[in-house]
Amino acid sequence: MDIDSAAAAEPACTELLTPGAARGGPVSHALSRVARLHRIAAGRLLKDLGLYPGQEHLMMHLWDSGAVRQADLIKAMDLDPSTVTKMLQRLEQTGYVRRRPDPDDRRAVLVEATDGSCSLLTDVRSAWASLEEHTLAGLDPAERAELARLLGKVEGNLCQETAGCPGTL
Amino acid sequence: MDIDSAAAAEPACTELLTPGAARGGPVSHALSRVARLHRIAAGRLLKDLGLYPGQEHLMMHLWDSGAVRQADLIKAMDLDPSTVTKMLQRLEQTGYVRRRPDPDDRRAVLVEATDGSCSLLTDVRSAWASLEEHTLAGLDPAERAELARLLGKVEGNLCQETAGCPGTL
DNA sequence: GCCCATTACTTGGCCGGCCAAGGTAAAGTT
DNA sequence: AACTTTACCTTGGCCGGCCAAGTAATGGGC
Repeated sequence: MDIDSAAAAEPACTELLTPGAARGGPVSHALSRVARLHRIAAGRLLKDLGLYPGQEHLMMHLWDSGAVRQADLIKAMDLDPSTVTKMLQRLEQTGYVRRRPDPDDRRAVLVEATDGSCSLLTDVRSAWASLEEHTLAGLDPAERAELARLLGKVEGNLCQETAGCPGTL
Repeated sequence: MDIDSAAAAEPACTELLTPGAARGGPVSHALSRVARLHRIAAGRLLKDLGLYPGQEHLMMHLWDSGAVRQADLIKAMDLDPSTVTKMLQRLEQTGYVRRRPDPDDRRAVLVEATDGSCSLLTDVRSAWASLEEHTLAGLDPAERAELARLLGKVEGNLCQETAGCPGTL
């Protein structure tokens, strides 16, 4: 076997491994995978609306709150300021969002959904409803509630020490 | 009130909203938030090791499997090929990964963890263990199992029609 | 042997997300 | 009033992730 010459290519730390065992916490793994799949699913539903996953969160918040100071938006969504800035720049360019300086505070910016964006509202809502249903298919109400409850607890855990959790509002 | 002149700045679609109601499925929302927090928590633990969140998945797989064809790696992780290419380029540059052409197939590339990366193994594993514990703090074993089970079901749901699920292997 | 479909990977572009650093304006101190 | 701190936002850089398009090699049909 001349492939034997490639013996130097062995895993190298196989000896250190109990077989098949770098894999860490099962829930963490599952969470990552599920989150990614969920995001992809959201993306598929959203792309027809001209939105990218993540933007719908922001829009929902704007539809709910009307004109808001950008700082409040950032706090409410608990995102990095720079992230929000860029998202808003793109959403503004596509015409779903309008920004104007806050007359009362020349540092601040007021953000609001444009009239044009309102046509999206229904679609986004139904997309999310469909996503929710797709996600939870085959789970009975009790299981759904339990999942929501457990996710809530986990969120609480991860929020602690991570600082700046929106729930702290 | 001169702010009245800004009346045109109203939410614009408030009328269309049952109050406070663009918000979609509660589980989907929770899932997004939890996933983000989880990723951030992972990032904090990983940055000390010189890894970015996501890379540890790849490394774990490599540690488990030894030298692998990149195509298999892609299939196993169920990621976009281009994503894996870039991650590998970065990991190669930081010295955690080695790539060489597959002698049996000149299109293919064999990937493996370097010896140097082996020192990470322990740390990554403990980081994930700690992450898992942090994530699940306050959940008793039954709840943990239930969460894992429910996430599994959800993953199954989201996999269907999304094609190319690793579980299908 | 030739041609075409398939497979394997790369490149470039874009988005969400983070951090770090910068600039401007408001608020607090002295 | 002048100075310092704090708040608000932007810019630039980087990473994971996706898609679309492109190159190169393999393999199947004829």
